[in-house]
Amino acid sequence: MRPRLADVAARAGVSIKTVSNVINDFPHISTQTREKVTAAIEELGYRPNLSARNLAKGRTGVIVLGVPRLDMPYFASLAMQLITAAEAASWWVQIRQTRGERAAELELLAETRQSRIDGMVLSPLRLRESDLAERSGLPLVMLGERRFAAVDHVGIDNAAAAASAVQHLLETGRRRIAVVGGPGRTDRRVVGARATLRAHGLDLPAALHLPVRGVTGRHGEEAMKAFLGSGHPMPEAVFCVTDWLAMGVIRALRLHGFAVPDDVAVMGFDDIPYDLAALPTLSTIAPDREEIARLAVASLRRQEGATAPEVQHTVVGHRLVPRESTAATGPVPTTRR
Amino acid sequence: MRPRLADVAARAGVSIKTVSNVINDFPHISTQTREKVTAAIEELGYRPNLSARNLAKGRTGVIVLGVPRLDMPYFASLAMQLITAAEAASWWVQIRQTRGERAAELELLAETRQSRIDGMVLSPLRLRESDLAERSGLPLVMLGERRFAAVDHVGIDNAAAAASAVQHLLETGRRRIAVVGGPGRTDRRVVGARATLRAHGLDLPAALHLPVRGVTGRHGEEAMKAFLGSGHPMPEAVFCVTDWLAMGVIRALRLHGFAVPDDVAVMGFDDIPYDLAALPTLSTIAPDREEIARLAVASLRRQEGATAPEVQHTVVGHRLVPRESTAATGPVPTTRR
DNA sequence: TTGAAAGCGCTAACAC
DNA sequence: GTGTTAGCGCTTTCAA
Repeated sequence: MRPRLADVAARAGVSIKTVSNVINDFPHISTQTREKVTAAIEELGYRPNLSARNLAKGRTGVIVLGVPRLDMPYFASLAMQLITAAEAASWWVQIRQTRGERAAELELLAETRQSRIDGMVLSPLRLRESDLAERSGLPLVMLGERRFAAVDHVGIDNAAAAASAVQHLLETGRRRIAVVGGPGRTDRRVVGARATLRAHGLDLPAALHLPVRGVTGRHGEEAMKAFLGSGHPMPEAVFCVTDWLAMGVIRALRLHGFAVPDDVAVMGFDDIPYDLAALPTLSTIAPDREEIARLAVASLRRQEGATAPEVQHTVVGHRLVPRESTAATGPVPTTRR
Repeated sequence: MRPRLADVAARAGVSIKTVSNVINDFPHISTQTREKVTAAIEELGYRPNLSARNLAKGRTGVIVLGVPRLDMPYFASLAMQLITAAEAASWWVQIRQTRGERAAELELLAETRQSRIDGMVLSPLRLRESDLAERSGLPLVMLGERRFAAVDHVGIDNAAAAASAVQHLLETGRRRIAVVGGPGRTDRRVVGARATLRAHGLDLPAALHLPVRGVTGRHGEEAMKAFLGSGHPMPEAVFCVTDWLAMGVIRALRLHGFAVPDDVAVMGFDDIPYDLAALPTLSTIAPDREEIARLAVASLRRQEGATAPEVQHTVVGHRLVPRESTAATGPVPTTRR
């Protein structure tokens, strides 16, 4: 059978409590005892039983990660990073999908009350500040674009990231720039884009702001199709608030005979792996997901400890990744017909 | 505090054991008592404490799902389905990534010995039959293309699915068909494709079998590029053993001036959400992932109960999903230049 | 600084 | 059919 605390204690010639003290890094243990104990642990290959520990401590050992969809590679890789970060805190991660639906997000928030979990990391799309009344004292941290006054938050500076995306488009020679995104979780990105245009003496006319009701390829394609049918003069570049949107936008553009990036440059946001298999490969913004995951777990631990923890909003880094879709002169050939 | 078993028992006026019996669906309980108990459970909102239960039962309450990469939407949605299916058996799913590396897969197999988990669902790419010596008696079920004699397996009939894909290409008028995939996990798909060609009096000449060392867009693009540089006469269609490969193949084709599907039809395998944002949208094979997940969990439960469970290999269904990339006459326009 | 012992909430013999 | 009770392996007062 697996060795237990008692086995380690016997081997080290100390009491159970002493072993427990060593394992939990309690102060006031003589270096000598500590060494004896760690040696015994090593020799026996002892690993604590999490069920027993959690039972004794009154925690469940599980945190929930709520994301819109796991089959969006952005959230998938975020999930993996979170699983890794949570492991260090002896937490299993239960992944839940909200499909971006408000009802599902509220439901998760409500589950906060039944004490079946130790904490929650939530990436909401439709939650409002007032919904947080639903919340209990359970450790909670939000990801994503929206910040809530009363809840910890970890995320990139979306406005700044969008700004650098638009900046990149400007630097590659585009002036007339359309934005696909918002309203919704993508607001900050639209705001950042608009601000940058304005800072350069440009504008985001209503005709060039293409709102979407979702962030998938279909939504991007429909938005761009609607624009193309509107008869407005073409933009030289399109900034999309997600890569998936951008794929749909490119599809619509090409179906209407426009070359990307030669006729229209397209910029995405998220850095998903398929960007590299697309034609053209997609220029994008890459958030530092590992850091986001690390800090989210850190937030939960902090809240777990304190009774009335201070609310913290943390900003993590991002990177601009220029690829073919915004190249100054596109390598994309005509299709032979 | 959360109600405990004892609270329910008191409320129902019975003993703890009786409540436990009801909860665990033991036989021989009078309908009357059962009703009293369920009522009490309802009123108190009782939910069993999993840590306590697992501790008492000697299980950990956790199973591992090992997949190559979670940011491949195929595995992401499989993971979600598995999480749902596992929940019904009171299991948390710990997702682990192997990146398709043999070392990582062996490591997971080895973890089977430390009894930190109750079971494992593994989707291996590089494991060999002989590696299974590493395995302990822990419940284990394999997914994916490869079947192992001594281990439960759940999956679609890859050869048959590949056959129907090739059949579809033949029915849409293509005769000269290339196959991108193998060696490796994709072998069965190549086998199925080859068999179907042969059944139609056709052949898969060596020049038209493009092997790959991975299943990503990059691999597909490189394989197709190499072919295009070889000077061999062009195929009328390409069957790729994954959608991601297909995206890369399409990229290479178009970079060389070929139109899809008008010059060359392309067929994928997996049914990932990005297929719909691609241009052209990708025809593919959609495995029944929900069924795969359900049966994988069922297999673990079966093994958990029995001492020497019979090995079961189970086949689940798949669907052919024809889209633009194999349309008889493609709707893809030329790019305006 | 270390030890003894009482739970944490549930399951499973074993008796009734 | 139903009740009693001894653990499951760990944490944590409270003494020593």
